[in-house]
Amino acid sequence: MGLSDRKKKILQIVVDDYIQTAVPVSSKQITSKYLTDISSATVRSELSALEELGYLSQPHTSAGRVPSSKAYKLYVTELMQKDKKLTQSELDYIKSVFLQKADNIETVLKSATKVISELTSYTTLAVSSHEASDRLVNVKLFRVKQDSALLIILTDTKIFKDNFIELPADMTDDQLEETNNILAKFCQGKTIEEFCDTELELEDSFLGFKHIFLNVINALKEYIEQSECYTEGEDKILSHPEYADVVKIKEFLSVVTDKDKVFDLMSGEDKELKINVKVGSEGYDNIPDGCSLVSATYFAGGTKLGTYGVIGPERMDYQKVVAVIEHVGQIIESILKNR
Amino acid sequence: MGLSDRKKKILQIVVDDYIQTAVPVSSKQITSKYLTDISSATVRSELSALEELGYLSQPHTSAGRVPSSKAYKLYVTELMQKDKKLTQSELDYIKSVFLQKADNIETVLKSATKVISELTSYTTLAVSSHEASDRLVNVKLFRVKQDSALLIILTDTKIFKDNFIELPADMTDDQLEETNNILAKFCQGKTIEEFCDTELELEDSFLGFKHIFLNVINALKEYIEQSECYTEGEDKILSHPEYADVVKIKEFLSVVTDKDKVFDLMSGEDKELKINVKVGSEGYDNIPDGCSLVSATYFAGGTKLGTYGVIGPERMDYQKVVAVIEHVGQIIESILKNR
DNA sequence: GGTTAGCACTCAAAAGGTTAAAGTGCTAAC
DNA sequence: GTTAGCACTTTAACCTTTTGAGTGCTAACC
Repeated sequence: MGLSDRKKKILQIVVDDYIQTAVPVSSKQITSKYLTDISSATVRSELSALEELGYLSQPHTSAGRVPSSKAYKLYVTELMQKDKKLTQSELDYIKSVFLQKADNIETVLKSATKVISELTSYTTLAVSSHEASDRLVNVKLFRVKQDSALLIILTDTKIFKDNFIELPADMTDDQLEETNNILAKFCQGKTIEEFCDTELELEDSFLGFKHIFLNVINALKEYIEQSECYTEGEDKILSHPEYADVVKIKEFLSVVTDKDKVFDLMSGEDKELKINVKVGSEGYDNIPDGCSLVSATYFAGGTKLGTYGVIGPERMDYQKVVAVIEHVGQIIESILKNR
Repeated sequence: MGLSDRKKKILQIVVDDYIQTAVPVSSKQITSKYLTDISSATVRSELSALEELGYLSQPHTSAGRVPSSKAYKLYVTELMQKDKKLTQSELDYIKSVFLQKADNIETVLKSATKVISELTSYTTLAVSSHEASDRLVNVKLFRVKQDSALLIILTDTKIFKDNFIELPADMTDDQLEETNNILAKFCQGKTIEEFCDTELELEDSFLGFKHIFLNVINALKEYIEQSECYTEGEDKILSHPEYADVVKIKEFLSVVTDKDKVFDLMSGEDKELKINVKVGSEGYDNIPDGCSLVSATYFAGGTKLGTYGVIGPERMDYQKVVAVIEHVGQIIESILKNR
């Protein structure tokens, strides 16, 4: 069911114009601004056909046409210009932010969220995932009080997490060091999953400390389940005319300000570095009604770092959003490679 | 300029009623619901006098009275019933949350923010402060790669922070251990401020590592400046009728979703455990127009843990908010004391 | 057969007008 | 000092009219 070239062109014009203006697009608009060589009556019959096919709709009989979800989907995959370039000042801005702040993965995630939100003018979400397949670099206990230690988990992407573990009150520093040596040997080159599955064999003299190792494993399991969640620009949605209604704002904010819901939203199946676009809420029950989500998962050296997403009205500047997310992804990857 | 008892009573009724209903209070309302023994005409003249004194105003001539900021201020300090008790289920809820999650200070802060927001139905903000007067328990470097180490800072309130420090490539493990011993000795019982001011005397053989110590001090100074910021229930504001207007919502959200602004808001001068109420935006230029902020700073063993605040419309249920904040503060303190 | 001018038709948004209800302030009497 | 009574004010709700934008259809045109 291929659309004729002219239909595609007209559909693209309608979507482009509507994304920019938020005003239903009329046949006259199209002929005066874009297609000056054909008459509005011709366009009108094409629009009517596109409506028949489900790509457009009218808010009311005497209004212009508005794209449907189906139109946005086609727009994203086929119609829109995909190699949109960011301006030099935007590129410079991105670079400057990441040069400054790249100390640890959390900072990078936070900065990325902020940068994306700033440049796109949409709410930006991110979750940092801790995967069972993350490779461990070291696991170490660090005594705090006589009977408790801080657990440090280091993975190859330098993400790490902290947790308190109880120690037997009579454990000596030497014994703790020995424990750390055993932990270091155990985790050598293993993924978290592999570490947790390892049957640990302790010397008899160490059996009394077995529960420490079990606690470490528990902490690792907990670590996998946890994920940090970052949000920026929750207020950005208000600049868009479709959110003039308090009820809609409420619906949007109740999702975006709830970390659990954000996590649900972002924990898609996307295993590729490719950009994922979900238009409209149909089929995706987590996305607020009438919203779209553009997301990407960033990797460094095979390890999943986290997922980013821009969420906004269906009438979203997909070109810009895709360009920004793509570029930030490249920058992050190059930063993490060089360290 | 003492108000007569009757004026106070009437003012209290107006504020109470308006907080509950958000509808301008009329003289008839007052006489039929609260003061059945006097006539509405009498109340009317009192209301008129209260308006003259700046405690009340009218949205328009044929409307009831609405409290002014001045009225809310008086209400908070004098008029409102202060020993409002939480219900048993509310108390149980608070207890259950904190029993479950008290692993580290960040978790406690997050839970507290959530609990307060949930129980009050207002947006809740919190910042965890790192004070120069925090007492150090230990400072330790933990090698990650040959040339970089993770810095762990432990203070007596168990808050801690992490940061990477560069090591000379040829530094041995023994030298690192020695460095840690020196750090441990140096920080013994000192506050962060004292630690940073200490003139460190190194043995000749260790002078080559002096920059490590300087970096640690820098990290500590950075640590003091940093502060985490938690927000919950940004969407709660939308339930209140005064926020039916998108412009007002925008103003509110632009403050509440901006971590820098939240920090400004919360970094008041409050050194006491007392509850601080800022009514209306006049004089406090960070608070969004027409908002009030009820905040408290929590301490544990003399160390400032962080500041909490509930922000919402001037027409806020101060009784409830104060009661919740007070109670959560007590719970946190008792938790942190028993560990 | 596609394209176009012309025109009747539809609908929403804006503007204007009317009414009803709520609440006050004032006055005169108690 | 308190109260009943009444005139006055103002908003909110409702209805009506007008205006303008945009379409769909038809008949003519190439």
